[in-house]
Amino acid sequence: MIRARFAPSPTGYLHIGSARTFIFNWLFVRKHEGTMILRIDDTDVDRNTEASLNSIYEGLNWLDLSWDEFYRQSERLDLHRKLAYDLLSRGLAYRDFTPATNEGEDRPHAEGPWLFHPEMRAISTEESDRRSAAGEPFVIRFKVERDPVREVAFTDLVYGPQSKQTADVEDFALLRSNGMPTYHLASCADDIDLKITHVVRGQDHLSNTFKHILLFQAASGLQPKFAHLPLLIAPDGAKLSKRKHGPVVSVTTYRDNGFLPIAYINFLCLLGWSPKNDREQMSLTELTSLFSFEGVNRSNAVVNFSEADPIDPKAMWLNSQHLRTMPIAELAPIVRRSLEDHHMSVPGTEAQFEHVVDLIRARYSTLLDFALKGRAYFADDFHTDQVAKDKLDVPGARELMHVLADRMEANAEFSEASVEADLRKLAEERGVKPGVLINASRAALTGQSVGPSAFAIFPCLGRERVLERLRRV
RNA sequence: GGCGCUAUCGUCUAACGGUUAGGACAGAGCCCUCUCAAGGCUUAAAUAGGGGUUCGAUUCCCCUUAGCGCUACCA
Repeated sequence: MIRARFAPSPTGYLHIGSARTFIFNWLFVRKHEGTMILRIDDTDVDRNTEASLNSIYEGLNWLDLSWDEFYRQSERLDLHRKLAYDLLSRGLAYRDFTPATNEGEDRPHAEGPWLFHPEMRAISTEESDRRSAAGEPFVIRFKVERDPVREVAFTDLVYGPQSKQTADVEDFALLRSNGMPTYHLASCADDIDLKITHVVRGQDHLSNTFKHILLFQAASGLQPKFAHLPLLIAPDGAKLSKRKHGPVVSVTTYRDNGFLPIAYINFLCLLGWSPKNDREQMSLTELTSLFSFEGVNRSNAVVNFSEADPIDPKAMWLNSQHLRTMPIAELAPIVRRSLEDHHMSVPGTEAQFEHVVDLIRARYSTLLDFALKGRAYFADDFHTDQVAKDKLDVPGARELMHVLADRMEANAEFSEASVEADLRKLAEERGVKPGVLINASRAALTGQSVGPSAFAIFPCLGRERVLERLRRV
């Protein structure tokens, strides 16, 4: 039984890279009918914020992917501490009484890596206990095997065989002097306790994995499988940060720009993963069945945004693809909600609404377009743009609109075909090109010079609105 | 500095060691057409550099270069 977890730490908004990590975990778990666990890694009390936690929920809720179990590390501190002290008593860890360095900046790297404080590693158990009892602050470090050194190895599901000498691993901290576990300790202790079978996370943890394996081996002898994901980076090659790259790195930016969750998920999946059959647009079901770690790439992927356009063009394309192909019954409620967010109520029956959405969706690329570009289809107070005005300013056009209104009033069928027949007949009678009437009526009905087939707009809006709009020009 | 990872069109990517190096987005052009989209067609665009191994390297190995990650009592 597969058990995987997504373990964000609430120190910022939900990052686009974190979202992808969550999605890959989710796809893997759902494909194998395993258990998806959401675990909040909140052991860094100084940096955790409630706002950040809310932002994570906000993003995950929008994605609309479920999880089966939920934990917060801050509620499991005893478990973490127990492991640290267990290792201490077994001689696999030791107290380090070296005072914390202020900023951590000034460590000289020129002479090679820092591995441990030799004098601290050498302290006897008795002295260690005595100084601890005397109230001297300390950090508990893992005692990495040094004599002899050995090779730590594992096979990553994405990156393949990995190995490192213990001589290159520093004595990492387990428990801070304030009694809080470090990430490494809390993460491994919980992975063991929660019986995690697969750790799927960002590649920035690839080299940390050796430490974790050391911990797993010391603590339980059991260890999960690992799958590391390539990182998402900015066009300038730097890692995505809010400070440097702005709101594009936040999941909610896409939501607020009118993205469909499935389109965003689809886009993220294509960053660093490929089904290898040229498929691009996929439903959640397809993504789930197609997903595998073999398809995951090993190099970092660039999210292609610019200052002028914060949205990756591929994401935009995917969004418009999903918009125009997803079942209309599925899309309609989403559009309705979006319109309501813009304070527009939708009159008419559900069937009429779906009809309108279906007519215009093919030329829209985001949900926002329905409320903005599509306003005339849902409200009577719409703006008429200049090019549309020009179409109505064609000599005779306005008067023809009034005549057309009379014809429409008499058109019993009021279907796309009958409207077209009437309109072409009128054009012929008056000796004008049909285009004049077509363009003018689109302008009158929607305030825009561009849009769907003019004939289709008539039945879509309904006779009442059509007559009113034709007559008021 | 040490350790680790990575390197195909502008971007995302495909290619049992044998292909005219494929697809998609974005770009250019054409067709379709009542407009705008969509759709169809065409076009431009890549194997970081150098050595090996091999009859034959995008693919395997080494070096260089570049980028990224870790090197915190952050995660």
